[in-house]
Amino acid sequence: MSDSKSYRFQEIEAKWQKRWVENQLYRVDIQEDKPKYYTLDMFPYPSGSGLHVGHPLGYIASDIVSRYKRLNGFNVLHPMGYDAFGLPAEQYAIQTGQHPAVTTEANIKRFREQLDKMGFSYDWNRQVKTCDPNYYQWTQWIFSLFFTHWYNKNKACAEPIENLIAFFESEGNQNINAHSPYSERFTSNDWNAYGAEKQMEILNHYRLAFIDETTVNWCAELGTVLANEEVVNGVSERGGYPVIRKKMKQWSLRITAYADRLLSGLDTIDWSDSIKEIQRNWIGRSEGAEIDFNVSQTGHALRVFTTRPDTLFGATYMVIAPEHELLQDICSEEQRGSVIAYAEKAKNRSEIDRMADTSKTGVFTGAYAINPFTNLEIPVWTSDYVLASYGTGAIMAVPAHDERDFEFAKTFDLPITAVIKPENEEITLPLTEALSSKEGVCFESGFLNGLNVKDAIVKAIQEIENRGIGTKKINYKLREAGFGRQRYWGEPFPITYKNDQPELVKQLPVELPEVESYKPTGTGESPLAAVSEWVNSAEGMRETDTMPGWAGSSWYFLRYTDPNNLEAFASKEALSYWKNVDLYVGGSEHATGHLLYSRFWTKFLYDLGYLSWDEPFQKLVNQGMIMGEDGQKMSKRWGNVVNPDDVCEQYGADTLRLYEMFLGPLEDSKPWNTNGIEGVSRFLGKFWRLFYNNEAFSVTDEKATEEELKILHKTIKKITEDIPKMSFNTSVSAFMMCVNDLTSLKCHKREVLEPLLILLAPFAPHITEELWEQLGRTESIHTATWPDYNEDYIKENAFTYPVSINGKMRTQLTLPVNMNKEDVEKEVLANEVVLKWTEGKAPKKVIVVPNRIVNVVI
RNA sequence: GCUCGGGUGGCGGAACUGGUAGACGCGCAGGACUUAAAAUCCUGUUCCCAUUAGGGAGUACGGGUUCGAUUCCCGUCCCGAGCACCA
Repeated sequence: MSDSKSYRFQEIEAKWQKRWVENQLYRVDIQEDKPKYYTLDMFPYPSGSGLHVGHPLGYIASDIVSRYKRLNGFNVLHPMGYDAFGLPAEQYAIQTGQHPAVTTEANIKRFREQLDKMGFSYDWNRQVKTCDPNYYQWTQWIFSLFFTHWYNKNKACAEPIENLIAFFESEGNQNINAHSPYSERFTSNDWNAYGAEKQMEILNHYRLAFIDETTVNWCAELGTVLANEEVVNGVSERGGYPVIRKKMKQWSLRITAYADRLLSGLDTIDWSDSIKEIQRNWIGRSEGAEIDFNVSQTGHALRVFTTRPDTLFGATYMVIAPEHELLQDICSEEQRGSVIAYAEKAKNRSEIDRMADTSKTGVFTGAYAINPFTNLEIPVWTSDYVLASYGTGAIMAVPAHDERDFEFAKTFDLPITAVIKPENEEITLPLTEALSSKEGVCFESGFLNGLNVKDAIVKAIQEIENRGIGTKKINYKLREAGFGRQRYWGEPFPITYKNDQPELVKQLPVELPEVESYKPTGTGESPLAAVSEWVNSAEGMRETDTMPGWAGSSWYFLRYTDPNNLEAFASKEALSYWKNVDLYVGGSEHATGHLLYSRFWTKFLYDLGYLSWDEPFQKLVNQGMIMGEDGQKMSKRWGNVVNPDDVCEQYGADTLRLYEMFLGPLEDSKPWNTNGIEGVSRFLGKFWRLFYNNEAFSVTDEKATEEELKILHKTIKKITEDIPKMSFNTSVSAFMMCVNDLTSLKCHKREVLEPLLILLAPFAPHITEELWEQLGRTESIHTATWPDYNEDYIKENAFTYPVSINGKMRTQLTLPVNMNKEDVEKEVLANEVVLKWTEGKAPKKVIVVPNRIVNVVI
């Protein structure tokens, strides 16, 4: 807008966007003689509504870093693509009958047009689309690897299933330390005597991709199961539909094998504390013990998990989950009726209900177990406050030292025995609340008496192990990752079934067939099940589930290194040159989904020797949200969406880029303010006028003054320090100050302006390229060399001291920088303002911090 | 409830390792140029008192350490994010 006579941003931006494509300026290839840098944006899901100004925030930031790194001699990989499989396109297909591939392609086209207008330095030759068979055949291939590997805990590494089979043939499973829920023991003779079917069934419990009858989050409205992180507060993340728990045959990935490494790896990567914390909580590691309690007169033992074996003397009852497999076996005849009724009720209780209502319900099973430390009989109850899916599905209840147990004991009038008290303090009985603190000492606890909690835990576990009634145990909240969706628009599994046993399809890709209807069947089968000629293929009967949305995004960063490779997911050369992502920019909402799964897949591929690193994203930055002008989230619903196309049209891409960066720190959420953009727009106009006086190019070859060089070099220093910190808002102010100063000095000198152009080039690539050309440069500014700053130009020879009286600034005094403390003090005390305050009296104290401050205490 | 962030003018936000609080921009007020407008430029702008000079208060609130605290420590309140019967 500003000075449109001369700075015609629309012309300039279109001209350079076209020329950069023609010259393939952003194309990158392996250059062994140059250091690499890999900058990545979270690739978008191409939705029907296009981009709003919030989306490019992170893209602009990573583009600035990419350009900065290039100017500093790095070979920068900075790709973009599309996470193109997923529910919205399919929901749209159901409504309109249009093929998801068609609408997805149209959306991609629109996204691309929007992205192109903002002047990003993506190498579009490397674009990936997860719904492209050339891409998803490798997603299927990686799945095949999961299927054909197991996890060797001794080596903390995935290994081929053939190794495991060989082991079973020679030794059975007695000495194998695999990550597997399979608890039965067999010898080599047993194994060799098993039929092929039985063998396959056993192997299924060891494979890292396995099929199993599991409890899933079933969303009837969406007609599919959902992963744990796709369910929020008991309803589906997409659409907010109710989700119930249902048993279903289901593909899963054995992510729990990697729980420990996913946890410890967090210490080696540069991510925000909040994201690391979210992942730590999600993995949920807790140390404790598993202990067996014998159930009187049944011959059964109940195994519990506890983190507080030190409180075992206070375990006055037990609770097992309503879904616990021994429930029916241990319950007494008198209680059977009410136990079954309760279990049935609990089963049908929805997740929302369960979460909304935390009051305690339950039923006595009629069974008694023996507390192994007190040898007392304690009642066994069943209640839904004990989760079947965590630990062993059974607990020893210590009401005195656990809030939930306390509440339950109060509700059903069960005994409460305190065994831990705060050190050097007495407690009053009966307790009015649970003492759940991990501080304190044991009492009434036999051999544990007098020990503090920490030592008592160690000693209790020792005793438990000595008596052979349990072991030390580490438990995780992390569940296996459900990997099947009963939907159309996803990767088909490379799986067929023979006698109900899954087999791999060798010929990839297994392509998605055409279907009549995209509607979920509602029976729990995907729309693919209706395509009988596809299901009953020559290769066998196909799996009709498809993979979840996160399958393709779990490894896309690897494909960018070599996107068109037909022989491999990426070549060894490409992977060993580009390695992992140096800087990953994206939203924090993927903390427990994409970011965790990508780490998991990377570690797995590392185990198999395909990668030489085991963390995909070395540094992660989460950009904040840009809100609407009304402070609400930007969405169609509120009618507050600002479209980047419109901003580019009105102010230009360079202004948009600068303004988004100027808005505030990258990580913060902040509202869009249309007025604010004028300031940045004016700045670029002012910048332009350093080069142009109306239509006349007015740059001179005059020698720069000391003052001008000082301004320039201060700016070089500031920008060079800010970009690696990603402090772009302060960079933009530094540019503004620099341009204001140069304007006041009427400086139009090439010696100053040329380096300044390079500094601004990562932020505003078009205007700088245009002016660079006007300066007579024939090579692109984006291939120039970043300027160094010279301390000599920045050095001051005088410093203006703020002079404080009792810590409050009263006057200023300019003195030479090399003046010693004593002389500074003398000068200050002779100052008339200071004399006024001291009233002739000697000050109590004078603090002189050279070239900082003077404080006079009176 | 627990964990992690955060609270600075009318607004977005700056402030190195404890050293001039409010940079830069928006907005607002006044002015210059112009027949007029746009564009551009200049001046002022934390609040209160004062014509000025100047003074007082001030970084959510209350205390503390220090010559000096937005910054460090303790307590309280509020906002945001995450977790939420995980034994």
